[in-house]
This record gives sequence, structure tokens and C-alpha cells, in this order.
Amino acid sequence: MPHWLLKSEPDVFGYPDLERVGREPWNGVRNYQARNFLRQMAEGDLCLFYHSRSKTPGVAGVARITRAAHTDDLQFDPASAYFDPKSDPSQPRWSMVEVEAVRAFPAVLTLEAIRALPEWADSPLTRKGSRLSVLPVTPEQFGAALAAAGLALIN
DNA sequence: GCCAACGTTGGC
DNA sequence: GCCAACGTTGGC
Repeated sequence: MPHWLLKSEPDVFGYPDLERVGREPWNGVRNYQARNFLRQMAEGDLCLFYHSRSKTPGVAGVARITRAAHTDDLQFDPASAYFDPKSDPSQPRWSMVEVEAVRAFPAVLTLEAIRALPEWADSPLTRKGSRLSVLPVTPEQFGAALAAAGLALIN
């Protein structure tokens, strides 16, 4: 099963917010590479939920895909910050998925700690300058992150 | 098709 | 809040 990592700014929507709401549409992705990964996701896929632009950036918990990619309607809403006037309704440009909270990490697994894991040496997350907000995670990376957080594997 | 200018991301 | 790095846009 593929694994993923989703970035979110905790000041806007953090892992505790996901736990509070239960399920959340993952909309507003407006980057083609990230969108293409969203489109590869299947219901049941597990994700690391990452806090970016935080005082302590890192993984805050595990989430699960509860709905595969479908049209992100915000692209057609002129009042939305995610409105895209160039998107053709007969062939929508942007997709979203839906996620739910699975388990919070006991403490945020910091980017610094992730960089120390050999499994994560080659990842868009740890690559300098990379801003990709949706990215694939190998089973080894996923397992190493959980182990470093002190959690057993999740199925 | 090039590339400068721009807006955005995200660690620090 | 700063600013390096990036993706996108649009003039040419």
C-alpha cells in the first residue's frame, strides 16, 4: 500500500483540528506535482500529517485517505482564494481527497529528527528548497517515522 | 521557446 | 519577519 505525506500549516489547520473534525476535504492544492500525487491516492492509504511553517516543523500524526481524488469545487468558486478562472468545468484542473485522523504522535517528530533517519536521506521533504506539499513516502520511511515517534506499526 | 518578473512556500 | 528557492506567467 502506498504511503504519503501531507503538509499543513498548524496555524491554519493542524493535526488537532483534524482530530476534532474527524474528516476533512483536502482541497486547495494548486500545484501540478502535488495534484498528480493526490490522483494516485486510494481509499485506505495512510499519510503522515506534517506541520509546516511551524515553530517546530515535523510530523504530528497519521491520517488515512477516506475518499479518492475527485473534483475540488473551490476552483470554480470566484469567492474562494482557490478560485482558478482558467479551469475548464468540463475538464477540472484540480482535485482533492478526503482524510481522517488515525493517531496522533506522542510528540511532533521534528524535521530535524527526520533528517537524522537514513531512510529519509532522499525525499522531497528533506531536500533543500523543496516545497512539495503532497509527496509519496516509502514503506521504509513510514516505518522509520513511526518507530522514531515510539509507535508500533499501523495497519 | 526563452527567461525575467512575480507570487508563494517554508525553514530559520 | 526574513529571504532563498521554487513554480508559474506572460512579453517577446
